Amino acid sequence: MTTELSHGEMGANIAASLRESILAGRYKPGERIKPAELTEQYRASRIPVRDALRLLESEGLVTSVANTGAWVATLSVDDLTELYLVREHLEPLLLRMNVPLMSDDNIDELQQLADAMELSDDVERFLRLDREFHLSALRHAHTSMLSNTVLGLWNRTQHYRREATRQFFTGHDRSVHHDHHLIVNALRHRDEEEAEHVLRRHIRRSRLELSRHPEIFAAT
Amino acid sequence: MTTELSHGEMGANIAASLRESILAGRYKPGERIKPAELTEQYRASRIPVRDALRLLESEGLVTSVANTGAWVATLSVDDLTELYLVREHLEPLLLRMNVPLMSDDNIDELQQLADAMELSDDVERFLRLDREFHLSALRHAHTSMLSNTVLGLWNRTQHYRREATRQFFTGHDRSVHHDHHLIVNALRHRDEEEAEHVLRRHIRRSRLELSRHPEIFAAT
DNA sequence: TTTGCTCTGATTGTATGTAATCTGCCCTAG
DNA sequence: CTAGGGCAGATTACATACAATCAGAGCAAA
Repeated sequence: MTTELSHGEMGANIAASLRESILAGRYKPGERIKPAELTEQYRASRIPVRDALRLLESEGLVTSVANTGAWVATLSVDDLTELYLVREHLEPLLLRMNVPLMSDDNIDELQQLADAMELSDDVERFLRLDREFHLSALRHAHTSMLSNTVLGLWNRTQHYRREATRQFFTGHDRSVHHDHHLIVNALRHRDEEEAEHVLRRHIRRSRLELSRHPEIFAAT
Repeated sequence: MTTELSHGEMGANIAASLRESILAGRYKPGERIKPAELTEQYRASRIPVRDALRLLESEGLVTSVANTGAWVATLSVDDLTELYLVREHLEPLLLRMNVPLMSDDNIDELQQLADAMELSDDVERFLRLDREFHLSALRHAHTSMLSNTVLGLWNRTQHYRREATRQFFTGHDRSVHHDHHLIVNALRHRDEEEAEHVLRRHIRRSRLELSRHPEIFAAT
């Protein structure tokens, strides 16, 4: 569905579309992005496409080299664990700030997401629910910069989370779901301390798990 | 001094120069940036200038509105305290990662910076030394993302740190220097825990101080 | 006097053309 | 057969031209 666009947001729209494609996995890390394809796909000139690529580059989703080209960004093991380390220190803080701002209905929705996740046996569905669970618990505080930073961390690590989920989905690790329910319970009791703590350990566990499994990067 | 530039870094160079001007205070928050001036100043066309502005926008130093113009970014009290809150959680972590990588010479240099800062009675000199002290304690770990994030936090808050220093420089608050020496001592003993903790409290005190003095924003 | 509209000048977004740079292949020398 | 240099093709950075949008001045009506 193409909506009417006003002058000046064509670059942003191309970026949004490309971002969505990258996050959905239709573009994979290391894959080359050809501006020519985008210009004809969006019926735009090279300049909005260029703007879009530079925007995504600033978000860390694209890497470009002068006079050479642009690729979907790749992460090394060290990069990935570094991003998780930052997440581990920022996201629990943001969650804490959200606790007093969430309604009971918001918490009910989180509960439903956690339940649905537990029953899900499809990787993509699990990923979507997991992302929705975490991000919707963070969007109530109007902290533009902290929120954007955390969102960026999620986006940059999205592909590797997908890969890890694919490889370990069969392993019946219940701790993830356990954490989610612990978080929901903490939210119900408005226990900021507990929510922050559980989320920090939750992310920390993911980080250690990832650093223990470098084979996730084999697909590169 | 103009060095020979290769094709493809003109935008980055304009951005670097503009960034330096903003950090030095030659551009003030809210001040309009006129692309026409930059094009003739750098003998470049509008496109590299545009690239530079978009790059600085992604760093949070510039705010631009479509079809309207670009200004040096301004921060509200809430924005500023939010940035300090993030700094408070990331910078001590980064410092900790640096501790085992610093040489005795590095620590000596920090000691000299702390001493010089204590004797300095000029605002600009103090600012330069303070920035140098903190950033040079962080540049040993090759953590591209975390380092860049922290550097960005310093840059975005630079002007308000200058303003706060101007207004409170006479107040003989020794705690800042005390913290710096505590940090140097912790580094000498390779006490990561202590270094991290002192820096966290150091930033936290600055944050609370700023939130208590909204008059810093009067000059806007 | 104040409020609202219109129009104009200025400024930016977009399109196209030109020049510089890089990658990969091919050829040659060892 | 291998390694190094150079050439060609492709791709991007930069310059210029044009179209769309916005802000403010000026005027008219209440």
